Amino acid sequence: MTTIRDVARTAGVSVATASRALNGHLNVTDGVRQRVTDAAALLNYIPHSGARSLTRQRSDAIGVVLPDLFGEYFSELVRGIDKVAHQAGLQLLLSNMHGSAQGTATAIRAMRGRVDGLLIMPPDTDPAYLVANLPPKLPTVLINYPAGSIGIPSVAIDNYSGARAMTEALLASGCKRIAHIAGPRDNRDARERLRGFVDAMRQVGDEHSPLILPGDFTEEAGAEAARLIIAGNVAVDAVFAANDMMAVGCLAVLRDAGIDVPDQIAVAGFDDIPLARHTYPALSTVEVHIADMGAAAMSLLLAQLQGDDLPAQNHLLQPALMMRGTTSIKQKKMRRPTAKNQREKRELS
Amino acid sequence: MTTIRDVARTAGVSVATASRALNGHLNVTDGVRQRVTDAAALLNYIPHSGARSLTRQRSDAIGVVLPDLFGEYFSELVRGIDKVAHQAGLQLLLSNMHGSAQGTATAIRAMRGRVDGLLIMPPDTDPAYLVANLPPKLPTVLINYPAGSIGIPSVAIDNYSGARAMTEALLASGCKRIAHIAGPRDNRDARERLRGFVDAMRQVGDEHSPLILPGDFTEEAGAEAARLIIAGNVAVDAVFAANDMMAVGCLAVLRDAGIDVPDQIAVAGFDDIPLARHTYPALSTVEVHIADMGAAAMSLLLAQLQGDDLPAQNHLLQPALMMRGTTSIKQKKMRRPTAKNQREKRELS
DNA sequence: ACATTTCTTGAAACCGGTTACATAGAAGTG
DNA sequence: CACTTCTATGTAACCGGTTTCAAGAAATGT
Repeated sequence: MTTIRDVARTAGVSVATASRALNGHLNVTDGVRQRVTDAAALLNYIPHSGARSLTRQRSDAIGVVLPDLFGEYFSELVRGIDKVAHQAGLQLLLSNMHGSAQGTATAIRAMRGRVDGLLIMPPDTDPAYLVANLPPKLPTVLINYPAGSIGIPSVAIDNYSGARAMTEALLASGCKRIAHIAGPRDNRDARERLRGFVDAMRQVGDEHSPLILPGDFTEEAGAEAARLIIAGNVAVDAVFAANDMMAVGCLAVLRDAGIDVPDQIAVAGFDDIPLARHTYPALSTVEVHIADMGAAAMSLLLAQLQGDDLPAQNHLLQPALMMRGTTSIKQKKMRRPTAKNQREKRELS
Repeated sequence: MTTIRDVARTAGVSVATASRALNGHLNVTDGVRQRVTDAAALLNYIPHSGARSLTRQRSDAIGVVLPDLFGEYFSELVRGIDKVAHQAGLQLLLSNMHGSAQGTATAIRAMRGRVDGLLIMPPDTDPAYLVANLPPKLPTVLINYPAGSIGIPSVAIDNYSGARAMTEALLASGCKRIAHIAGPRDNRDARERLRGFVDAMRQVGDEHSPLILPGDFTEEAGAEAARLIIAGNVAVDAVFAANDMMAVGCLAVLRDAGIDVPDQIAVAGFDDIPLARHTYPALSTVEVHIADMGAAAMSLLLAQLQGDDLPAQNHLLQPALMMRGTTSIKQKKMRRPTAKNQREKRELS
């Protein structure tokens, strides 16, 4: 592999001059610069980024640490991150922590010296452990973590508001007995969505305690919940699943059982996965802009890198309701462009 | 940021000893090792990977250069790559070339010194340009590129065989006039699929030239093709789309027009995206294991890294037919476990 | 007891770049 | 023409690790 010394020797100059010529410094004669660039091209010289990042105290790369690389959520998130990172000329270093807190620590350690900043979507564990393993001086933004407490800026979807808004929309469309298919108990998003649902139900002061069915975000869990409802002959006129996959599973079973959706039972999900538009009827859901969240996190990190010592804010992105065929049609498509939401969106662009 | 010299000083030893103690060399006293690890823990020492990769001539990371980061294809691919990479203790460095050949070059250059090997999914351009920009000594595997010619190992889906098999299955189920919705002309996969379709049609010696409709892999293109068929009143008893999204778009329009699928017109796609199981009727398609392809590519790269100087083979992964509701039910699910296919799969594990 | 081998440790070189400082020659000034 | 200022280039130090080599200490053999 050719080094800058090879280039310098071939061009008949010192390494210092070669370095300056290649990096476009002004204090180098045109003739010399030409010789150096020619030599570099001839030898197919590519600078060694590791060595480079050692002297300049930066690597022009940022690390992204995710709990998993599965499915569309991840894909969208990375897409949003990449869009902003690419504009800023930054490379992306991806790492999978494979769920465990232990994995998070090793993944983060592996980033030291490779990246200028960190984007972390931590698993649902002890914040103290996370902070302990964070490189002290490395700019960091947390994704989807309620981290106001631990003094690190973060970006998250407002799951609570989204779930609450959907529940209120179902109530407004005339539903009385709404069942919620919950997500995994150890999942932050799921807990927040549940909380939003419960609070909305409390609001209307239903004498019944809100009906909550267990789930784990899988299609099968949604199907199982639907079977429970049918078999138990539970009086329910709407099902609000904590994510779209469960809603899809639920919808299929209800339909197969001959239950009319939305007239007998309305169905709603959360996430607005691409599939949601293609079920029959099309699934009403809460639209979350994952890519926007990634972009927002990256923008926040960029600001930190540029030295803005911004406070450890927690940016909450507002989701929007997408009312489609599985809920009755009082309103076709209802958005909630609150002033705050609008401002948020503008900041991203 | 604390360095190994800080650790050495705190532990009262030289940097050499500190390095040895931390890297688990045997020739260091237990007492000294303890002092060093204690000091490292106390100072929250994390080694600088850049400096590390400079002396050891490796970085324990591999670069993945992709044409885009959009959607599920990418996500699945990275998942497969990560699975194998993680087992081997390797980091993943992702880069988006943003479609252009120019972008490919810069992305690849940025990898120099950061990675021990390269996984590239090149855009559909001149192979010579690609080779010219490849670091000479860096182990590389190409993904989805017919690169037997340019002396670099590669892994690809056998789009030709898959398309041919599906077309033959449609013919076998009694369809006579099959229309193909083609993908973008500048897309390799699309061209191969078209070729498979055409060859299969030639085989049966139809007097008509095979009916080919233009498309661009989008849902709307599929819908447009369906409208064309309906409006033109074309005598067609099957539509084979070059990917699932077009098949989905086509299916929706046909169904809305009151055409019975599969009895009047059968529909088939390619890819087996998750959505395919959820359309109504469920979409028959060609199942490609993207994740497996990523894993295979990574395995091939690992072999290269371990010094096996394997020949520049082109591994072809065989897809399988998934016959569902949108084709008539002569056979429910037909696999083609050829001897070659079986061997291929075993090699991956 | 002394010679020889083995083991632990430290000093210094090195990986491949960048940059502070020194220097020599060119250009500018009175 | 002698003096200063400026500019292009080279020398060497440095970034933060790893590793070779040498040396001293400890263990072993005779």
